[in-house]
Amino acid sequence: MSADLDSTLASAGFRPTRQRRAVFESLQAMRTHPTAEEVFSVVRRDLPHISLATVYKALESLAASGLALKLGCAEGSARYDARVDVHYHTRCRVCGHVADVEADGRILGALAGLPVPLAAVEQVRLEFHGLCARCHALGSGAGDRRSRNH
Amino acid sequence: MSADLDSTLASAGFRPTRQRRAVFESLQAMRTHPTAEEVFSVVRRDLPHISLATVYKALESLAASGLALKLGCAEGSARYDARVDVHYHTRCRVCGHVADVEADGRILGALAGLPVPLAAVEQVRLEFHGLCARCHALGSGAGDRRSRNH
DNA sequence: ATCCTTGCAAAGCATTTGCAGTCAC
DNA sequence: GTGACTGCAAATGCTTTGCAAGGAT
Repeated sequence: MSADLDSTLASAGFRPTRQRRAVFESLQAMRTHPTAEEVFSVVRRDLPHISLATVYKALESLAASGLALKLGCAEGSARYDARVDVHYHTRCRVCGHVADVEADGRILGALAGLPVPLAAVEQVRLEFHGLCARCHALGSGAGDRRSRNH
Repeated sequence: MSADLDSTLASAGFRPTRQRRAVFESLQAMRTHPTAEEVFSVVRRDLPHISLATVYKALESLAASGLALKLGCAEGSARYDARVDVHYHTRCRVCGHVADVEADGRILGALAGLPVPLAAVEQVRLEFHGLCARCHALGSGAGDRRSRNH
């Protein structure tokens, strides 16, 4: 796997440094759509001297080269995703938790048929916002305010 | 319209102050999905003494009450939209321009049928990322880098 | 009179940048 | 050896906050 990882990085035009490898590897291992800070704290376990700026740079280049997805910011910081196949996301308004939604034929068909005012569509981003099961259960019933946990 | 505007603001639980009215009015008049800064500079023509913080607060409360949409940030700052009926957006990777996409039956049907891991869906956000016609024409052919102009 | 809002300035974050030293090729 | 990459610290840019003064009910 490490060898593959290096060649993946290399063919994307990067020098496979320890830092980039660790960032990429950690991101792939995390299914939580982590923020840069979260990736940082995981990578740090292997490379205690890595700097947050390096993590930002690495994530940015991974996203730019298509090896990762940068999920636009909301509630503060951007989140990253190493799953680059077609899929969508849910986002809980209260806790910020992001989960995956699988694409299906109907959606793909409907999206493909929609006339959009762009000369070239490079990515379709579909997000469902609302309350995750946990926050829905906790916030009994109606109006609830934001928290920052989980 | 002003009377309507005031009662709309009032029924959303706000005191209809000159500032809020101006922000709401300006946002409704703009079809450009402006940033807070852009709203600020327009509102300023009527209320030269309004502060940027007030504009932020007004936009935030409009978004919270459902009178406006806050389009998550990308390329820097958040953008706001006074159109709150169901519709979607395109975003140009190069110039950042945002345009509207109308919803149609197929999309609505496909979205409604998708099983999402949320207890309550409050909003569906669909964004097409790519190149607008202008940037596609300018950036002749392939790779192009970001700029910040319109 | 009371409580919401404003405006200002200062603070807070997430993210980026400049640069000298380091590493991969 | 050369150019890319790292780490640090400082800078940047958007947004929020604290607070005294002003305005709406």
